[in-house]
Amino acid sequence: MTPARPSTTSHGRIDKRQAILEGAFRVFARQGYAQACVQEIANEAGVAKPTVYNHLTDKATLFRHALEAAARTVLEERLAALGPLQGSAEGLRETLTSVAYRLLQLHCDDRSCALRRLLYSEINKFPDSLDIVRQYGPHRLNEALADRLARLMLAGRLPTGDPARAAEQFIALVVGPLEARSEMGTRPISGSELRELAEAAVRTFLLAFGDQHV
Amino acid sequence: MTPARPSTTSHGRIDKRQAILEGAFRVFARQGYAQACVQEIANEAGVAKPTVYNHLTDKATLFRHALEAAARTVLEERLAALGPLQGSAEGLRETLTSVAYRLLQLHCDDRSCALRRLLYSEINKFPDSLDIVRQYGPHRLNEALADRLARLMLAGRLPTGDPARAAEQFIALVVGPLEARSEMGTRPISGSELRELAEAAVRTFLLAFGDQHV
DNA sequence: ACTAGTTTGAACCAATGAGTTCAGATCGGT
DNA sequence: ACCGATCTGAACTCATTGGTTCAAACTAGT
Repeated sequence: MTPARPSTTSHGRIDKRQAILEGAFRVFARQGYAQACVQEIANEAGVAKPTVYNHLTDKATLFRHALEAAARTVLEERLAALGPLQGSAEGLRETLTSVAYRLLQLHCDDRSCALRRLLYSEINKFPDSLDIVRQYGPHRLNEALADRLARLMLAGRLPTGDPARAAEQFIALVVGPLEARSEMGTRPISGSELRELAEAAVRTFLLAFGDQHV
Repeated sequence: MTPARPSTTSHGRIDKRQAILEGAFRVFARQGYAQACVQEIANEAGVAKPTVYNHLTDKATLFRHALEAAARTVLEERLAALGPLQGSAEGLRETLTSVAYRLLQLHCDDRSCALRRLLYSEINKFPDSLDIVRQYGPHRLNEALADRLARLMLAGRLPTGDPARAAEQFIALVVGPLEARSEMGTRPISGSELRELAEAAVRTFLLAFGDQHV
């Protein structure tokens, strides 16, 4: 589980770089880019200020790398959430519902909310954050889900159709209502409410894309 | 069309206050709260710095008021977009599609994107922006649309069901896919792509909520 | 033309924070 | 125990910026 770019030399205690990136993300998440001061990031990471500048030259590059690391793990979690669609022996509705529920959980997660906020807010000041979005953004989740749906269609468990479109609308049905209800991610949503949202999303998805109508 | 709170006295050229709020919103939209400096806002509004402080005491209250004004007009536009659902004599599918298309257009609008970004980014630093979200947020659009759908159900043009849920999922189907495709509002979406998104959204909405299945 | 309120420009103050410097502490490997 | 590299803490520089002050200019109504 080595980090993408190891510490400048092979030794130097437990990799400070990782601690810095994580602390930076937490502080940026709380304060936003401009409001976050490097000293506070250093404190949060349990490190001195020059050490921060030693590992990451700029505040800007610090931001970029912290963002990228967070985006990667968030995407990985979301992709993992699609797992049950792999070898789904049980009922399709149940599998879809559990996947939807897991996606909703992840969408509510602090890390995920903070990342979304940061990307939204600083995308103007950091045009190259767009690369992060393109590499680890929702687009990737769409594709992965489309793959799964295509397999289901081929296996005859779902009527044939455009899997990309189905994936796109499935995700929209799942997270769209949450976005509106959670008031910018500030209102905590109970587990039972999430469950109910997931079931509702799967219900209309299957009404439109499933073969059990009539 | 008098502003919510008129200038401190009845005279004083054309209301500077309005110009300040609009300029402030433009600058905040470009730079974010912390990065925006009051001098630049003053320049953008064609006004001297002390005048800004004369009308709006703080940078913070300046921000709040600029945000609230923008949120109000954005919500009004969106509510107006539901107009065609009022006395829809023509085909339901066509009406829904045109409404969806209009909503997508508005969602792509610069003002709308900037407002979303600002709310997302500064909601932590300005907890009372939540009042703005609650008063002028997506929740209001949901309610208005639920009203229209309820009328359509009563008129027998749509099968009876939960209008709130239908409204929630309709909006999710419309704007959700856009959100993913537009890469945080940075990629411009062509009119034909919007049209196609609107038609797809209405198609699955009617498959799930309409009475023409079978 | 006079007056009262508003706007302007510019200078000013104080605070904040990015980024650097440096001498001394600390640690890993030998 | 020693060495070379890293980490630390504190102080420092310098630019930015929020907010204020003030005298001069302007504007409207009488």
